Amino acid sequence: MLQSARGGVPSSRVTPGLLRLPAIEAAPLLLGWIICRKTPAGTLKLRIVEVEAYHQNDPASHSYRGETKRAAPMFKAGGHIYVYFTYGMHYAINIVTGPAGRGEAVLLRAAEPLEGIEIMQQNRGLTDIKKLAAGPGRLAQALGITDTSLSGKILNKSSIFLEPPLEPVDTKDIVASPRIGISKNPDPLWRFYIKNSPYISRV
DNA sequence: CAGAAGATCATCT
DNA sequence: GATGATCTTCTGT
Repeated sequence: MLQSARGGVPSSRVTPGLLRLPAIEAAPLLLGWIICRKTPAGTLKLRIVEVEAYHQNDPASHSYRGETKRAAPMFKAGGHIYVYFTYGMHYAINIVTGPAGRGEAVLLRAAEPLEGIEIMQQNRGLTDIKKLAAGPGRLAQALGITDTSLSGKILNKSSIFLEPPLEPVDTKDIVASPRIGISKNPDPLWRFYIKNSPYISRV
């Protein structure tokens, strides 16, 4: 692809190599990375503090039943975005990982607001910074996601993209916990979060 | 085409 | 801890 089609930004600069890994491996590595979005009102940035890895081998995953219309973006190559709408009112943002066809993605569950906080407060209708993005639906709302038009798009500096951690996350501060599901699933879904982060909902 | 469930959240007791 | 909100997506008939 021509660089001009990406605003002069090489693909390697907008799609981190870790997104070629399976979701279970990419998920904990995404902690500390910064999710960024450019909006007409300004640029929004948040540090990822909680994620969940989805793959084809658990019935709770949208990719479990194959490539449906909604979940099709999950089967694209790592670095694509998967946005879905649920409960009649909430959006959630995923980063697709792995090679095309795997059906894996990492759900962004919570993040620490860093930049564009006033805009996020307006998007959320509240001021408490700890609650701006403490949950998948809240994070999407803070970022101004009001539809699924980003679903299937690739990470891009002009819309939504990732930046590397400002400082590395200490491995000892990462907690992993399996998602409750069908018993004896040898390959469950895993949630990863930064221990003691105040930007994670305790519910 | 009907029915059910949903990768959630705000609010109330 | 319990409940209502609100509507898309998928499944089975």
